[in-house]
Amino acid sequence: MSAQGEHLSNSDLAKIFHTIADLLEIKGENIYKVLAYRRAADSLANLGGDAYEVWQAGELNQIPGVGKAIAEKLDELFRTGRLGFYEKVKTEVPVSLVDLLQVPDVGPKKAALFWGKAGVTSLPELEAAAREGKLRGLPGIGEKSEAKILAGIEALKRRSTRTPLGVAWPAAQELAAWLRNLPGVKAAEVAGSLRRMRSTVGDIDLVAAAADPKPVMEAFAHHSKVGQVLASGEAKTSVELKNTLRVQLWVHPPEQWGTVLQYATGSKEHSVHLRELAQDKKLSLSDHSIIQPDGQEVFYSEEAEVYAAIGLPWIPPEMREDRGEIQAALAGKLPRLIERGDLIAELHSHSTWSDGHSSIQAMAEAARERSLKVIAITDHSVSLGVARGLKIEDLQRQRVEIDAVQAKLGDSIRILQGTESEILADGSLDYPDEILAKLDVVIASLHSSLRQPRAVITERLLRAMRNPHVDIVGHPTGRLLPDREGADLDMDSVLKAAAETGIALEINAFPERLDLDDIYARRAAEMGIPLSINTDAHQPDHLDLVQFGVGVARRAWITPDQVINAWPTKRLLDWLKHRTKG
DNA sequence: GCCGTTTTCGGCCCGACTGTTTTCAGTCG
Repeated sequence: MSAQGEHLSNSDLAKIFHTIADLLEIKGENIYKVLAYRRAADSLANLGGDAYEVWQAGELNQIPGVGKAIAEKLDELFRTGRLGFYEKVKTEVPVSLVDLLQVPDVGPKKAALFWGKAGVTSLPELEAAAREGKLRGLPGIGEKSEAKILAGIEALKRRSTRTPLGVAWPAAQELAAWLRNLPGVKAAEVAGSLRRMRSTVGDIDLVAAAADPKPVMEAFAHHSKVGQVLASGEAKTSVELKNTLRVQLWVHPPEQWGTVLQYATGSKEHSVHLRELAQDKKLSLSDHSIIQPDGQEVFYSEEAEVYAAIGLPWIPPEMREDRGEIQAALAGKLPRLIERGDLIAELHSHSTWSDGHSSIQAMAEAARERSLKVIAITDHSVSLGVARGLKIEDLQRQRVEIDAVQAKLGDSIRILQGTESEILADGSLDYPDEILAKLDVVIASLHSSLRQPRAVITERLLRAMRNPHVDIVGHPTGRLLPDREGADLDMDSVLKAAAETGIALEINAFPERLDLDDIYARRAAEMGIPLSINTDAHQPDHLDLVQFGVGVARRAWITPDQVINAWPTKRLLDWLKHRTKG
């Protein structure tokens, strides 16, 4: 495949089918038809390979949730770039109505109501109608609903995007720790998409176990960080923090811990699938129990017991996306996912030689404290002026310092000299080959001109990958969460090149990056491409960010053998040496 | 619209919470 293909991407297609689903739902179409479009959209978004190639191979019906009708629509999209059905639906329901669904407590029924009875076709029109008091009086809408909608629109404006994992994680852990200290609380955990380690989250989900839930939820509602309480019932409290993050807390008695933790962890798709399986066994699974065929209600204090009751082994949270994990569990083929403790090396770190904040010795000691056996200092190369990239003579002086620190620290940790070399505009690297050959680790990264056209930037990266001295491609797409998309790379070509050259692709653990993402990482691993989980640390405590990279890898079903930093030291060093020689 | 070691037609998860209601619809996860 060439890099020129300007065809529709998986995410373009997913957006189209998601919009179709929303429009049909507002229109009042059969809910299962709506769900079918939504399932197909999710399936396309989660596809590791390019749907375009699946189409070319005539295998669209292999994609889960794609049957005859949706396959025909994909065919039309790929052939003509348009979809008649989509255009027809848009003439029936204004596409701007879809924005209304983002407002909390506004779903398809209310969107249809506001459209039909108040002439609202967009979010600004909804806001105007609410301000003018035109919504109250509509069937089922009173003053409270109207005020809630206005507040919801305001909240949307304040919070334009999803919250990055790196922001939500510490906030959630702090709240969980606070809950654990409340009287009567036996356990408290972070659940939801955070526990599944999604790279961005919409809200924070917390679960607590207490014999008497009420005082726990009372206390939580009055936590100093809570801005307003959105809902509070017997089992669940939902709040918005002063910083606009939304938090939901479930509190159940300890004997129900297993079911509630499972339920609150999701994903919704995973839970739906699980309940279908339960139903096959005439079991009814809810957030607090399983009702047996004879009507008896059984509680489960451990998550593993819930899965066992449905005939499954416990499934790691990061896998719970209904991407085949339930089938794998049924077949007894769940992978042994990588864990932080498997990693023996950090292969991407910076020191004060470029834009890091700590000395080489401090970084090496920090790595040693975290039980690592190897750390590579990979400071920036000369062209990245803003990061004080190293000139060739700097590299030679840096080698002297590394040797000195190595002598001081002895065998306790191995310090490698590397570089994070710029990939220049023409795809060449920043140092001549004879210099690269002397370095222990060469990471090639894109930092500049990320907005080049697809064909140009893809070829630029491919050229760098063909340099035999390159060991690892750093943060391959260059995305920055939550808002800056990565380069418009033809990832199929990139993955194929990696498979051919044997180069490793990085899973950059820095929370703003998490790049490769879980979808591409899984695809890469399936293609036999070696992966490398690195923190890109600029100071010692950044080494702990590795947990987020491990989270991505676990979401990608990755095992220790597929990650070069989890290999035994000798195997890793041999691999690096072999690559350097080309 | 999709899907099938009980099915190619008839299913397709379940309960909490809110606001508007006098028994329920809509939304959410």
